[in-house]
Amino acid sequence: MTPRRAQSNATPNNRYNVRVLDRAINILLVLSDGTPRTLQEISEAIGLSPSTTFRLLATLGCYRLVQKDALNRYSLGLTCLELARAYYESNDLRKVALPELEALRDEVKETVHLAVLEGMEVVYLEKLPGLHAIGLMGSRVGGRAPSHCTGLGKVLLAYCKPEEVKAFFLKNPPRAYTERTITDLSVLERELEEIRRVGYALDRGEHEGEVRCVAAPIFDMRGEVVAALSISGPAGRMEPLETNWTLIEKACKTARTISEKLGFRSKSS
Amino acid sequence: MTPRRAQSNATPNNRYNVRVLDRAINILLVLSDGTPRTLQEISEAIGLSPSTTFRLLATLGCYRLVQKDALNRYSLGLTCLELARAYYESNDLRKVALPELEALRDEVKETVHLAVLEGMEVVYLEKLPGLHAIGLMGSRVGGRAPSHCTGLGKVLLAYCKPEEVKAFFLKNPPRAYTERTITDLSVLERELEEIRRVGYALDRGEHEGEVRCVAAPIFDMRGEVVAALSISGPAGRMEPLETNWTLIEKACKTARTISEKLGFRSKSS
DNA sequence: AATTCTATTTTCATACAATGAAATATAACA
DNA sequence: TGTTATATTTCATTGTATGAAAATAGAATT
Repeated sequence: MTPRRAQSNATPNNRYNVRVLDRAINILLVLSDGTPRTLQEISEAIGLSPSTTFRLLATLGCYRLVQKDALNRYSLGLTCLELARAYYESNDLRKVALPELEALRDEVKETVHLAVLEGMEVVYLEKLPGLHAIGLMGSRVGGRAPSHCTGLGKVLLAYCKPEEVKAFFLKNPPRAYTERTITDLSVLERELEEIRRVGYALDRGEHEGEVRCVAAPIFDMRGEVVAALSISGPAGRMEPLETNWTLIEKACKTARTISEKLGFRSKSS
Repeated sequence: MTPRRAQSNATPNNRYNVRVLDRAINILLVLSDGTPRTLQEISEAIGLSPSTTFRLLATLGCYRLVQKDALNRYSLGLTCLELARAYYESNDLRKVALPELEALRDEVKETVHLAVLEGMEVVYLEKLPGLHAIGLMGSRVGGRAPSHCTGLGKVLLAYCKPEEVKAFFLKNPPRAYTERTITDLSVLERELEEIRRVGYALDRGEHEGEVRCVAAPIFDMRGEVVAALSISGPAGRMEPLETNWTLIEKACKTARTISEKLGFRSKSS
C-alpha cells in the first residue's frame, strides 16, 4: 500500500551533520509510513537505546511533531501539517503554476498533476482532479510514485544526468507494475533520449494499466528542469495517445508558459 | 497576512528535551512563517552562533526539511510536505469524518470545515469548499485562525478548562477583527457557557464581516472534545442564523455521527 | 580587473550535553 | 494479588555539539 522509499534511510552523513538531529529526523521518516509505533519499535527501527529514543520522542512531542495515542503508540503530529502549509504557500513554483494548471484542467477536463523529482522518485506538488468522475487516480499531494513508469517521472528523468539515472536503476531495478512497464535499463535509456528529442513523455498504462498520460517539463531561469506537469485520464478517453496532438500540444504549451513565468527564455523567442 | 503564533517560541523545556533538537525545531518554526531567510537572520532569530546554525541547517537540508534558494536563503523543504501527507492519511479522526463531512457539504452546499484546537488557536484539518462559488473563504488546511471569534474556535474553547481559557486571554487579549468580535473576556466566558448549554456555536461575522457560521463539537470515546466541524457561508444565504434550525440541526447531527464513529456513547442512547 | 567588504564554510580545543546501562515506576494481564 | 512487559527516571561517562576564530567564497565597489 504505502510506497517504499527508494533511498536508504541510513544516515546520509554530509560532513557537517549533527548526530542527534540525524537520529530525530530518522524517527520522523520511520513514522512517515503512517504506521503508529511503540517506543520500543521505534528505538529498534533507528537502532538506539530506549532512553535516548524516549527523550527524542519527548522533544518532538512537545512541539507536536509527533503525538502519542491512547495506547502509547507514536505517529506524526499536527505540526507536520502546519509546516507543510507554510512550505506549500511559500512555494514559488506552485504559486506561479497553479492558475495555469487550473486553466489547463478546465480545458481538457482531465486530471492535471504538478510534480518534482526527489531521490529519483516522483513527488506530487499539486493535483487537480479531472471534471469527469471522482477519485480514480491514487495520487496524493505530497505522495510519491516511481519514476520509470510514469509520464512525469520519465520527463524528469530525461533531464537528469544520464549516469545518475543509470546508477540509480542499477541499484533499484525498475519494477514491473503492468505488462507495459519498462523494466530494461537500456530500453528506458532509449526512451529518455527520445523524450529529450521531442520534449514530452507519454505513459501508456505503464504504472496503472488503465491510465494514459502526457507529461511536459518545466524549466527555471537557469534552464534547468525543476518540475513537470501532466494530463492523465482513462485509456478510453485518451487513446490513441501517440497522435493526440491537441493534448500533447496543450501540455507542452502550459509547461512553456509556466517556464517563462519562472524566468526561462526559450531559444526561439 | 500570516497569522502570528500565539504561543511563545521560547523553548518549552519539558524536562527531557534534547537541546539540539529544541534548537533545530525552532529553526523550522521560525521558517514556518514563509519568509526565506539567510543563515545570519536565522542564527540571530534563534540566538545561536552562525557555525552552529550552519550545521543545523546543513543537517536539516540534507533531508530536505529545509532548502536553500539561489541567493542562499533558507526556507522549508519538500520533506515537510511528505510528512504532512503521512500525518494526513494516517489521521483517524479525519478518515472517519471525511465521508460525513462530504455528505453534509453536498446537503447544505456551503463550505464545511473540520478543525482542532492547538495552543488555544484553531487549526484546520479539512476544508470542503461550498458548491455556490469559489474561493471566498481564506482558510487553508494546516492554517490557523483565532479562537475567540470563530464558530469552530468558540465551540472548542467551550470545552476547554475555563481557567486555561481565562489565563490565555489575559495574556493574549482578544483582538477585534470586526465590530462584532467579542473583545471582553467576561462576555466571552458567558458566551462559552451558553455554547456548552445548547451544544453548538454561532459566528455572526465576528472574524470576517460577511461570513456566518454554525459549529458543533466532536467527542471521542473518552467523552473529550477532540475537534469541531462547521458550516459557513455568506450572510445573505445564512441569515437569520439564530433561527436557522435546519442548518444548526444538520451540523449537530453530523458532529454526533462522527463522534459515535469515534466511539463516543451519547447519554441518550 | 583589482580590491574591499560581507557572509558562509571550515577548523579546532573544550565543556558539557547526549548517551546507554541499569534502577524504578507504571500499566496490562492473569 | 502477583507477574510481565513497557515506559520513565537516574546517573556516570564519553564523545559530540559548541562558539571563537581562521579561511574561503561571493558580492559590490572602485
